[in-house]
Amino acid sequence: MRMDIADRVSRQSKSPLYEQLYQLLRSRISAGDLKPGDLLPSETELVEQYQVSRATVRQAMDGLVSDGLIVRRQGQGTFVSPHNVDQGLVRIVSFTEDMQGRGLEPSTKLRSAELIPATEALASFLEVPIGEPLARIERLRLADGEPMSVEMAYLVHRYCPKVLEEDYTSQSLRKMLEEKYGLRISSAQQSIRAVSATIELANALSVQKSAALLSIERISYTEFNVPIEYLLLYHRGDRYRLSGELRG
Amino acid sequence: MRMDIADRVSRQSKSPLYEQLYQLLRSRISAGDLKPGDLLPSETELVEQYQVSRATVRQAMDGLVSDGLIVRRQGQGTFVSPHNVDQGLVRIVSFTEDMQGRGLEPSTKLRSAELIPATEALASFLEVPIGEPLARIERLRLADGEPMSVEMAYLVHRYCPKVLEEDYTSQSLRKMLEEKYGLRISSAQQSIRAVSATIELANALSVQKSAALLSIERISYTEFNVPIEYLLLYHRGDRYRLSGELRG
DNA sequence: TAGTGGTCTAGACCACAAA
DNA sequence: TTGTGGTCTAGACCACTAA
Repeated sequence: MRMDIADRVSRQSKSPLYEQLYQLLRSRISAGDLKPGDLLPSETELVEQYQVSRATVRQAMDGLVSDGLIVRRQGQGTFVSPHNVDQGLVRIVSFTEDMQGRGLEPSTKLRSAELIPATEALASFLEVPIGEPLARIERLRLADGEPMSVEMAYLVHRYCPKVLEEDYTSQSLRKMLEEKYGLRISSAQQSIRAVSATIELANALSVQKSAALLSIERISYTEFNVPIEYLLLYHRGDRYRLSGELRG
Repeated sequence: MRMDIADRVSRQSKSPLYEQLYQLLRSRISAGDLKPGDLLPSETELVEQYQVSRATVRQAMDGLVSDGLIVRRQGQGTFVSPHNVDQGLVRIVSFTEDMQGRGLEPSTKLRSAELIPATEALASFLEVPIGEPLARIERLRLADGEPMSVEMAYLVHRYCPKVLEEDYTSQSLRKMLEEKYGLRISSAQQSIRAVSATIELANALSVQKSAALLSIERISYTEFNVPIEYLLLYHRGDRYRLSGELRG
């Protein structure tokens, strides 16, 4: 599982030291090198190991704490969070990842993929002129063979000109954007609400008309805060739930 | 609106300087002294004004940033967020705070307050024996006079024996638990889904039967990880949305 | 160019938990 | 008592924005 993660930080890199250290520790946790409940090296040890100041170590760990991945205990040390933190409310999680975390087998059916001109609303979300060509990809997501969600993605076509020729059913859209076009999604703004299923959505999801759906609207941004995707998700209310931990 | 908020920090206080400064700035924002879009004093100015180091100022502001209350812009300054950014997905936010953040006027109607024995499910959530007496408080929450949410709180009665004699319409339940019983909620586990309104909920919320509602189930814990409250929230799908930022 | 936030350092002392 | 994280300081230099 461990990839080519160098176990050091570089002062020549364009990304800050604390960010490098954050990513490094994050990798060690997600790779299983550090397991839930494990004690992390102490701050002093990390200072020595990576040759950075304690403030930098703490800044890196702050990120992991706010991700819920680690907890600090004064006098004891810093530990990998004991429970598998459900991160759907804090991190961008792929459908595949999400379903696997729930112990379900994900699959995908393509419903449509086409080029459309940006409406006023879409243009405003994606910060492009009205009429700008957008790739619209609509997919049905299934879990254990049963419909779970309908997903509509709107991408700025100019940034990923051959996106409509790709295969969306077997590979992650996000991974494809990163590998083929160098578009890395680094943050997103989302809004969650409950809506009643339209007839079309009800049919697609195999539920009754007006069944309650959990609707998520999401705008994803690159590291330079350029919006590249507008996503509309409709999850079956009877099957899907979002969980997370709150701070006091 | 400004209460007795001293505009200074004290080194004698038991709470840390950054926490005092955080609360102080938070109050100035929620009191409307600092309005959405306003420029905050620069970090250097705050250093001079409160006689603390820049790191302490930044630590205080870090909290406000992660609350979504302020945004930093390099080269420009730090601004109060354009009030859109609710952060109900990461922090426990009171209904009052929540509505005020949306520019709505909150009010509350008590629907019932009674003592009931814990069912099996409730006992498991609250980690008490089946049959343990629980205080059940059901309230209707309104925004600008219009129904917004129905809230059912189940409290372990043993921890707060006179809770049913209190006034829940004008004061915060959380604040009351803290002040009268020393019960401070420090974390919570919540789960969000979409449901159809039952006839009773539809009547209470002035919506049609089967209207989509955003349902939140939440177990709140003290700093010692003792569950003290099980909360069931039903928000009107047409009026309520949860927003937040995700990391990539 | 002046002022802002972004990053980083090398200390210091404290509170807390475990041995 | 030792080692942990929690708080705080007084600097430094950089990157960015606007005038």
